[in-house]
Amino acid sequence: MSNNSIFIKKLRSSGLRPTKQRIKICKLLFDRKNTFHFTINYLNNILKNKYAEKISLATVYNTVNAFKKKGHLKEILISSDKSYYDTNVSNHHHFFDENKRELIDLDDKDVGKINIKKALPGKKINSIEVLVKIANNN
Amino acid sequence: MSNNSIFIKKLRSSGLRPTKQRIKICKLLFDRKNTFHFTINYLNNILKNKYAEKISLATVYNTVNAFKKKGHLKEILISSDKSYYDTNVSNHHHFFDENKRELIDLDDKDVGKINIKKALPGKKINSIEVLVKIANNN
DNA sequence: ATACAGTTTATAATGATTCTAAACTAGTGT
DNA sequence: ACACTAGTTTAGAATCATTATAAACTGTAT
Ligand SMILES: [Mn+2]
Ligand SMILES: [Mn+2]
Ligand SMILES: [Zn+2]
Ligand SMILES: [Zn+2]
Repeated sequence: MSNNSIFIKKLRSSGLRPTKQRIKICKLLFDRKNTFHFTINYLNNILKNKYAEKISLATVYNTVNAFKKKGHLKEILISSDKSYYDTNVSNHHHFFDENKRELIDLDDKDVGKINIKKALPGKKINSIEVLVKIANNN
Repeated sequence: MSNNSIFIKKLRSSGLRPTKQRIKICKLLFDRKNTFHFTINYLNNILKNKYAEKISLATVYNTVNAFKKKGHLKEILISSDKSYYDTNVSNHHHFFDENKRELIDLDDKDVGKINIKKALPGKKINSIEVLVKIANNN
């Protein structure tokens, strides 16, 4: 595919060699219009179904951790027993649907400006994230 | 101690037998003015230092899980590798100090009103929580 | 006191994640 | 083209927070 070159550039500019495993994972994660939220296990299953040549689970972990470190993925904390990752690395907020157990992005405009009125001496704010838990009406 | 009777009532009214292990843990967790944020390991260490008779680690886990289920403790999702618990079970917000790796409560007044402008059909909002990550200046 | 469900405990099992170390590969230079 | 090296992949082992097991113990009702 011609669009591989985009991912090769992305990898190179992050100081990561464009291996065939990483390019496949890039296509799966980043070749889409909307935010993708996933767990390692979910990603690994998609890779297994999509490609004949298997990618080692260790490589999936290595790659996700490398992408996180390079700022291409973000870890989202919603469950204590499994890590969730997000292809949207911007500062943004989430709905968490407690019935479907799935994340939905919220724009800054969906939440409005958040004004933290308390400050601690010698400390600066690194990020502000809102988690809105939703569930079925009935 | 005379104030044990408060915790015995608290336990009984939750359908939990007031064992000596649970009463000790109650005193440690709930006999204080301010919110207490902790991990299992931290709680376990305090118990070890405070009391001669040891409480099994399994009992610490069992008790914290029981208190969480009964609504006396709340789990706070901060880190994917360890669970944090909070004696403040109300809907409230947090600073997370990334240097000290410690939680600090934020009042509603410290954060201001949060107005979620997006709604999903058939879904209601259960909770809104803000996590503000802070770190040392410079 | 007896009985029984609930609880504690030491220990084993689980499972997500990380580590290890050997085989493999991309990039560089010759 | 060939060789060299640092980076990468891989299967499997190790780690570690947490949960399960099952036997001993305890709170409480009768
Ligand atoms: Mn991680
Ligand atoms: Mn838990
Ligand atoms: Zn997102
Ligand atoms: Zn709190």
